[in-house]
Amino acid sequence: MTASTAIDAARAAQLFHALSDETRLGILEMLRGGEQCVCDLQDGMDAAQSRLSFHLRVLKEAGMVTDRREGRWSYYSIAPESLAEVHDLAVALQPSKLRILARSAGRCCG
Amino acid sequence: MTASTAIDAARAAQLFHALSDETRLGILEMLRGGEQCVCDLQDGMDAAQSRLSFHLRVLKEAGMVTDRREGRWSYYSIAPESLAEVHDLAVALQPSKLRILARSAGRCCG
DNA sequence: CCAACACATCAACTTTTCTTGATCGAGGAG
DNA sequence: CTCCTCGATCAAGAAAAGTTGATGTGTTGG
Repeated sequence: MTASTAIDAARAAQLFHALSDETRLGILEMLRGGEQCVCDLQDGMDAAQSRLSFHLRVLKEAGMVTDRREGRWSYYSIAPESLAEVHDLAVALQPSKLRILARSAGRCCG
Repeated sequence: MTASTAIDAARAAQLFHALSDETRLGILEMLRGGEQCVCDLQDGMDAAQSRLSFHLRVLKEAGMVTDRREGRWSYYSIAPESLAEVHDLAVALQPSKLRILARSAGRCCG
């Protein structure tokens, strides 16, 4: 109960924390191009393997990415629901309820 | 340049970091009800004065709140542009590229 | 002027987060 | 089987973030 007015603060904090690091934002940026194996991420960002593994874990624990094993490679991809969650939180944070409707519900642009 | 594709990672990280703490989310939640002095916040959340001051500083440095001095009280309120920024970031993060253009370029509702 | 108040700031400490290098385990290639 | 690669995990340390109590600063009231 009370879940609709008061945001689930713990979950929100977890999601925002996952997004609060440049390396992780970079990973997500790369993953927007589609599924990637760790070695590609390692190459794309200039990051040591264990460092990448660490950040991938944070993202995974926040439910922002999923991984898939294939042979000796691990492929990571974005978990879109989590980004939808972030979007919902961003909308819920807006101060004036009027403006919330204005931008998120508006299909003024067709 | 390159500002539209690659998000400004440092700024994004700063904003998300400001949102990554339950105390700060609680403060923002309270401020959604309008301007509040520190003593009200202190009362509303169960937080020591210096703790609150610390978190207010983080929020202020991220540009998410503004303060106003009146007599011996400090009143804090939300800086709506920052929340719009967060919203834009949340939109920009969505995997589907079509949605990115939807808000940040559009002044359709103006 | 002096005391009380609202709040910022500081210093010391605890906790969490991040980084790095080493090790381990699972797969595939020879 | 043996060696090599991909990547997770661990241990140790560095750095950042958060907490607490004390002190400082401006304001108001007596």
